[in-house]
Amino acid sequence: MEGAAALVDEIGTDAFHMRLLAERLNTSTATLYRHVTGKDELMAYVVDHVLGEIQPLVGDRTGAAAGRGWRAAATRRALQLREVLDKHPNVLPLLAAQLPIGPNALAIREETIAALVRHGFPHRLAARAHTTLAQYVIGHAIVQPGSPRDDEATALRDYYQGLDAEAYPHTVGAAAYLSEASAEDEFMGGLELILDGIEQARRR
Amino acid sequence: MEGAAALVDEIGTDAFHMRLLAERLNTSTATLYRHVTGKDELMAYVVDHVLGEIQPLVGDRTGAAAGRGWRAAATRRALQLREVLDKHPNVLPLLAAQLPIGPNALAIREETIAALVRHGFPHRLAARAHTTLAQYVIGHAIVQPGSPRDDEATALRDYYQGLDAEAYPHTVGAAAYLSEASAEDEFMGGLELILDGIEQARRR
DNA sequence: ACCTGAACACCGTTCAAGT
DNA sequence: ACCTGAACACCGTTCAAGT
Repeated sequence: MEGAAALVDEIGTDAFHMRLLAERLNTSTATLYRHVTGKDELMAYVVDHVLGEIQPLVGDRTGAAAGRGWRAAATRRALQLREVLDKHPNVLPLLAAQLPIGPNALAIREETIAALVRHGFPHRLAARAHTTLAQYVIGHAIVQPGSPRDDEATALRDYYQGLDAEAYPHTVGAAAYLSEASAEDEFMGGLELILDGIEQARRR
Repeated sequence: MEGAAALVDEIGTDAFHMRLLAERLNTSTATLYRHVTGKDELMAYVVDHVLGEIQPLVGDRTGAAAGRGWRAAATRRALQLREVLDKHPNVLPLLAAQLPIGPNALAIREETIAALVRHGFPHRLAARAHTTLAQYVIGHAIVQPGSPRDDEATALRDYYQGLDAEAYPHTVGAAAYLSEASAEDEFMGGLELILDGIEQARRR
């Protein structure tokens, strides 16, 4: 039932419940349980359904021979995931709670690792890089939720800046940069940071 | 109420409920609501209580002058957080769902940023490094849960290895290394990777 | 003032009864 | 075979009534 994904998008995981979904689909809760084993399975499906929006890396002709194209591929993957999370912020809690292992999640993982291996990565580093990048994007989405006009991000900054500057001088000092830098800059900066680390590991 | 933290440790966030806590404390649920506003506040307290176990970086005399001691301090912080999560695996879902902003979380953040600034980091990079490292440790704990003898980690590897090797050749191929490398090696490898990235950013 | 047993509202899941 | 209204079990929260 992809009606579940739409409902989660609309009202979030907390407000979501089976009666509401049944009502939305013009059926009863008991009928839902004939299609899925329970709410957990439904949420796992929602996660995988959202991940299914990520497009394959088909256009990846950015110099596999040059040995640096992996960076473009990894960046593309990270941006794709970020875009999906930005489009479906309400699935974030589901993604953070556990590792997605649905068919779409597996296909993405497989394709990303394959791309890195094609660029000369050993399997082990390729798998690690994929996991680390995914964790970064998800983690970043949690810390800096929503779009630039989102209230939560500014609320967090205000919270940090409202702290006692004597008790937390550096936290307050760093908070000023949170307002200065756009969320996009912050994200790309951290991403480059991780890619640099992968680059070094690859050379060994 | 730190009885809540003990109860979450024992039975996990899903099994935890107010009646159980009330029973444990030989009181009624209504009385609980005289001390906290609700379950959410209680869970936020549990998170901060657990973070309170992290020791200050007092022994950080690893060459602030050399300009490379930041790496030891950052590694220590990451290992401290990892140790706490390993000791309290049941609080993981709470930590992943939202950014902790309790007093202990703030104190740790402040101290870490301060240490990096002392080692020459600009505020902005110091804050970003702290956040990235914390995200990595939490993300890694979700992917590789529990201790080496934990069932979940091996179950995940078995799941990956049991996949159709033709449909997911690289995922299955990489899974073999999951069994080979200990969880500790995997963690340290990814951590070094991120620290290398921070190192490069610092030089600019 | 402080506490509590009992209730209220709600939600995941199941079942006896319909068609 | 497939569906459903109603119930069951449970949990967060509140309240009228005790002391």
